[in-house]
Amino acid sequence: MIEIPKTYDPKEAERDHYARWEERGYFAPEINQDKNAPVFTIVIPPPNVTGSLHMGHALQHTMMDVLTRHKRMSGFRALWLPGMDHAGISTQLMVTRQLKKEGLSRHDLGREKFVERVWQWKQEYGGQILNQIRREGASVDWSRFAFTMDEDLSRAVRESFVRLYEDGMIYRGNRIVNWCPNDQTVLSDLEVLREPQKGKLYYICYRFKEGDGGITVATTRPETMLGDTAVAVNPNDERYQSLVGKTLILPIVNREIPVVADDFVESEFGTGAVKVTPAHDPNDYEIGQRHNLEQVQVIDKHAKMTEAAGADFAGLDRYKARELVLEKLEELGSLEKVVDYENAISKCERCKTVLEPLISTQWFCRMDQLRDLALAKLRDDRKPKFVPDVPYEKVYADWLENLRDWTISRQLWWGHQIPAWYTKDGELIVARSREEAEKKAGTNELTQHEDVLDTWFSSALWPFSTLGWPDETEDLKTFYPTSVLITARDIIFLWVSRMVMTGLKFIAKEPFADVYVTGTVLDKHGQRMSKTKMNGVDPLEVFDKYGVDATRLMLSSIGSTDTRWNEKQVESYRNFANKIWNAARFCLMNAEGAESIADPFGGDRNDLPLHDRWILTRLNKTARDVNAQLEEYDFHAAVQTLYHFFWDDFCDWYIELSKATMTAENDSPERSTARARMISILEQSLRLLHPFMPYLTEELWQKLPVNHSALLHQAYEGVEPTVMLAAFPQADAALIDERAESEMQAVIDLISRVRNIRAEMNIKPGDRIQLMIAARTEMQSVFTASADQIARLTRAAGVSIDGTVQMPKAAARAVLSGGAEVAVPLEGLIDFAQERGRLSKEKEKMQKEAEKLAAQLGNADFVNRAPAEKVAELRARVADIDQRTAALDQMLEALS
RNA sequence: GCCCGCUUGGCUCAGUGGUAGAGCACUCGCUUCACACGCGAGGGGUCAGAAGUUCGAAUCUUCUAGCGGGCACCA
Repeated sequence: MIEIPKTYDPKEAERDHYARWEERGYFAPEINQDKNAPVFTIVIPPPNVTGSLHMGHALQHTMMDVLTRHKRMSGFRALWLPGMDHAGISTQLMVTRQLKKEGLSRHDLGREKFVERVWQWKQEYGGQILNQIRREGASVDWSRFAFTMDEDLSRAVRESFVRLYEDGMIYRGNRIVNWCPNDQTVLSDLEVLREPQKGKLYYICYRFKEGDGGITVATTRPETMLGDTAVAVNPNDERYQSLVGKTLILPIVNREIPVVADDFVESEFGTGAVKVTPAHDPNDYEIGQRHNLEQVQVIDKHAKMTEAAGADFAGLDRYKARELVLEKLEELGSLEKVVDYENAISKCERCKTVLEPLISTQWFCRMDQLRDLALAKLRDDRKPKFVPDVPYEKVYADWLENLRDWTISRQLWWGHQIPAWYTKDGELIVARSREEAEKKAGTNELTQHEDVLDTWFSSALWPFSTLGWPDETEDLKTFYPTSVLITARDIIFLWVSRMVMTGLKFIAKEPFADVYVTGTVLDKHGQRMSKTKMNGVDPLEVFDKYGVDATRLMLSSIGSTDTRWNEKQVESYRNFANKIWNAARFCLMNAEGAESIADPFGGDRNDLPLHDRWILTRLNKTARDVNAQLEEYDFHAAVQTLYHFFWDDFCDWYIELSKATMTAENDSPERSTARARMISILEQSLRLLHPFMPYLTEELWQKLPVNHSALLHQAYEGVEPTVMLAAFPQADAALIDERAESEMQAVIDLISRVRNIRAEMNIKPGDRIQLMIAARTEMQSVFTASADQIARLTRAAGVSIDGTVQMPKAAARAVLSGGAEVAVPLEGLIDFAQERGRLSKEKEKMQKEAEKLAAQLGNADFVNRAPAEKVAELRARVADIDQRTAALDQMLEALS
């Protein structure tokens, strides 16, 4: 007898399996020996080299792993490709901070040394998340691990840059961009965080150069007035029409600025007149372009005032300058009023610094043609297919429609340096390498452009750069396009859409067939988890407390809807894990003799006892459903199906029904067979559960006394056995027996009704009862065959079954569906009034139901228009209820 | 401002044009030889509100309210 601990200890199971799986190469698609096997590919959304595991990762990784393990067990050549991105800004920030502690700036080191230092940092501190991914049980192929700064992927970046440049889709331009004064780099529109902020709206009067009066403008940023070069009004605004073309004197600065008319201005807002600062506001920049206005830069890259702002202001921080401007305006009597005002300000997504719009020269990627490729793919092939399609397909399409050019350069040192070189004469040469540039330029006196590319530029190539592109590798041919991308919704624009565009551009095939968008794990108040709010739940702590498998089940059940974090739910899955453990424990304690049975369910299936035919039916329906549910990414349903099958069908009923035979004291062929059957069902259940609960299932599967090798999927023949390469159960239609299911249901109902009587009549658990069952002929044989099991599960000393038995008066009785009746004689124990009450209550329920049905069937419209089979179904129900009511009436009469 | 999603028992969530489901919580009874992270038996919801389509609506349509999210150039 094999004895295992009473309680499942996840830590024990999580200790060794992963390392063994990894060492033996189980995660690599090469383990599959079937050359014709279908292929399944997922690339991981590369986590950030500076990051550590959060709940969103755990959620996505769980789903990716479930799909990958399911496909792998189903014989697919399955590849889940891991990796990491270099996170230009965040990483540079980390290392800069580290240097600061040493009293150094990156400029002290110089670019080369600084980049070396970053690699060193990465070596030491980067990629913590990789071990956390191992902890999750993620079956990623580490041999294909990719990092965006690796030479292969860097080459892909250069290649794509050059091709886009040569196709005229990358250009340099001087325009107003989002500048982060803290990170000292430009950002793309998508990296800008818009946050509402309580501020003030300042009303400032600009006086006319000639004559009295002036125009009052309203602004939230008075310090920018130092760079004003016009005041704009709406051309249709009657209040100002006559003033267009007049000249104003800018207070403090005393610059002469014109009044211009521009459609952008909303007459209703503020005073209907807008101060125009072309160098420090995107809208004003546009107005400036239209009216040919001067651009006066009064704020620099460090968000400090420039010389152009005037001697009093030069060098001041922008907020200090604001105070001083207001002070001076007050003195001049130009500040008319100040009102509280809430507006949205732009912040840096990474460091939360308020951005400064600045005019600068940057590299841009034109999006029109790329966008059209993606839109055409969506329109013609409906690719990628979003799951759920509502609302993501629309959001994706809308965004593409309104796409603006992408700022791809960054003023950083950590990242892919733009493959562009300047000659001494200032000529710009774009090439794949310095050598190629030198050849093109005819000189080796070249200086490489300083900027690097946006990290997302390399991420956009991820599904194919990781497979070897631009080379036509075997991997690329085999695994591209990938099968599905699993991601959170907040990077659909930033990442998903860009991968689609580059995939279509460079390979002419969409990078993934489907995009599954996960829900978001919220905190218990329904708020997004975030570092700043400190409301995040650490998945590693949850793993420690409840086990990885339980956490994975909980996360799987979230699916694609947002869900509040609910620790109780993880606890219930922890309990489920323990239930599985104990079912196995019971099997192992009663395993002796089982190994002698080669084919536990062999022979004519019709000869099997009812409960065996029933569990085979349930098992095969479960396999059928789970396969279908995973096929359509319905993780929640799959978890529910498995939970219900294992706990309710297998544990609560099958094991209990088999117990008598299985735990018989003496060895016998029957006992061995019953044991082997139970073990077989358990074994198949473990395979079904494995994608969700890799550790527990492996731990138990290895312990079962079965022929492990024979259970492997044929694609993995000869491999050291592991449940992760065992065949995922497929439904066998021949084993689905609807009749067995309904007959078993009748037995279950009978047992439940008797237990209900026991509870309601307060019969002590130890007291034995007698059962008298009356049923029509077909059911008599079913109950007779199950009589021992019925007796055991109702704690009955004896069961008698007949057509119409003479029921004793002193008995608690119940009517079953199908017209069967059961009586529990309770001589001397029964309270007739109580029993009458119980039966009356039952009858009332029946009557309510009968009335509802009668009303429906009495409706001619229903009978004529509803499908005939629906009408028949209702009539059958009425017949059943009538029969049961009549029986209840008889019982009540007998009691009176 | 525009667009989208959500609103189902105390809590967290499934669900579907045709008898309202689960887990947790709750009540009662159980140290029944796998499991008290358990076993058995229960109670509890007019499916946010209103109108419409339909023989029939929690499910489809429209409107309203509350909550959440995305997008947008309002100084």
